[in-house]
Amino acid sequence: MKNLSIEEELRIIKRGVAELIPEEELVEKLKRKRARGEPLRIKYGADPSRPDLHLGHYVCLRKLKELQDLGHHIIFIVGDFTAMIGDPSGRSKTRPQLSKEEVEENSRTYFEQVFRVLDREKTEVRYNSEWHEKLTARDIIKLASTYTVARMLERDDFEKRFKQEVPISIHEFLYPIFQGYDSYVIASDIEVGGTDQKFNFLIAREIQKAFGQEPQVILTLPLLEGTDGKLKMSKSYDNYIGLTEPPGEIYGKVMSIPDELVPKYFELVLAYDEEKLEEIKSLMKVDPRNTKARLAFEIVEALHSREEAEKAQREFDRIFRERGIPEEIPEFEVPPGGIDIISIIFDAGLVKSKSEARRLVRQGGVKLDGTPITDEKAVLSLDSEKILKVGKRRFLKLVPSHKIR
RNA sequence: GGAGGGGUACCCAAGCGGCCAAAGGGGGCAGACUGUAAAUCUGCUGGCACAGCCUUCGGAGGUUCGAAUCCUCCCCCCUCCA
Repeated sequence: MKNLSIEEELRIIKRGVAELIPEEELVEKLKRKRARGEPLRIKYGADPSRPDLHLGHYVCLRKLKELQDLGHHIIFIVGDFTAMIGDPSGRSKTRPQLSKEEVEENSRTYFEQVFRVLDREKTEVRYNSEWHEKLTARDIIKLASTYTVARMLERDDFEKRFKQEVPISIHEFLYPIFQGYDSYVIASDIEVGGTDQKFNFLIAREIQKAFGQEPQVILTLPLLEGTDGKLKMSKSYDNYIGLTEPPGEIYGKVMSIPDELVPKYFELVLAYDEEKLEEIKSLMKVDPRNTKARLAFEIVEALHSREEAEKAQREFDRIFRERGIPEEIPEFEVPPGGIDIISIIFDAGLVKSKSEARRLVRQGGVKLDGTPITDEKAVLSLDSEKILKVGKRRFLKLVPSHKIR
C-alpha cells in the first residue's frame, strides 16, 4: 500500500463518484483494515449477457483500477448464474433468459476487454454459479424472506412497469436477492457499479446484515450518456462507443457527441480533476471543436495508443475538414463489361439491401470522384481507378478488374 | 375459475372489408447549413428483376372477387372479481 493518509485515500476514492453510502462506514473500514494490514475487498459484478463493453463500463473499470492501485483487492464476479435470470434494472421489459452455453461464450470475450484495464494478476475472478447452484429450495426461501414485495416495488423500474401494466415476472425479484447473496459469500466491503445498481447494492446490505455480516459500502458512478446525448450508453440503444472498436471509429464517435457532454466525458472517462475540468469548460466556450478533438484523441490514446490516436486524428481531419478520402479504402473490382451502381454498393456490403442503395442514389448520397450519381440505373465501366463515396463516411475504391493481377 | 381489454413495421401508436406497404410521432439514413456539436429546413425509411411484382399487421385455418380489418381454434399480455 502506498503511503497515503486516510483523507488522501478517501479523496481519490471519492473522485468522480456519484454516491458513496455511507461514507463514515468506509472510513471505519479503511482504518480497521489498515491497522490489520489488509486490503478492502471490492466487489464488481459483470453481467455476461452483454459481452461488448463500452465507455460506460470503462468508467467503472477505471475506478476499479484506481482502487486496485491503492492496493485493494478486486473480486470480479461473473454473474453466470444471475445472467440466466436477467437483471431488471432500468429495463422496461423482462430480459430474455440466457442459456449456459451463451453465458460461457460471453464470459470469455468479457475478460479480454476487462483486462485491458485491470491487472489480471491482482484480480480474483469468481463465477456466481459456484455458490448459487448449491442453494436448496429451502435456502432460497430463506433468502427471499429477507425482503418484502412492497419494498421491491418501491424501486423505480418496477414501479413504472407495474403502473404501466408491463409484466414483471416473479423471478425478476430474485435477481437483486441473489446478487446480494454474492456480496455475502465473498464478504464484500465495497461494491462498485453504475447508479442504476444502487437498489441492488442496497439489498445486498440487507442480506449481509441478515446473515450477520457487516454490510458493504456502496460506491456508485454516474451513468455515461451515449453518443445521442440523452440515453445512457447501451448497446441496445445503439449509442455506444465500444472498448474494442477500431481507433478511427472511436475517434469519430466521440466527435459526434453533443457539446454539453464533453466535460462529463473528460471527467468520467479520463478522470480529469476539478481544476483541469474548469479549464476544459472554459475551453469549450472559446473552441469547442478542438476541445472535443482533444477528448477524442485522449480517449483513443487511453484505449489504444498514442500512435493510433495520432493516426485517427489525421484520418479524421483529412476526411471531414479537408473533405478528402481516407488512407486505406476497401477495393472493389469492376469487370470489363461494367456493372450497375446498385450492385456495387450492395455487393461491397455498404448497405443492407438494394432498396437502400437505390434510396441513397436517389437522394444524391452517392458520388463518383466527387460527382453525384443520380441515375439509379447507371452502369459503370472504367479504365482507371475511381473513388466511390456513399453517404458521409463510406468509401470504396473501384478498380478495373484487368488492372488486377 | 369467471368477466372485460389488448397483441400492427426498429419503438410508441392509428386503422377495424377494397382508396393499406398500412396515418402520426420517435429513432435511423440522406441532402442543405456546419465544428461528423446543437438548432433548423427537405426527402427517404419491408424486399425485389422498382411506372410493376412479392412478403408483412401474435400463430394456424376459414368466409369473401377482395381481410390488418369478419368467423373458428390456439398462444401471449393486462385489469377486475374469486
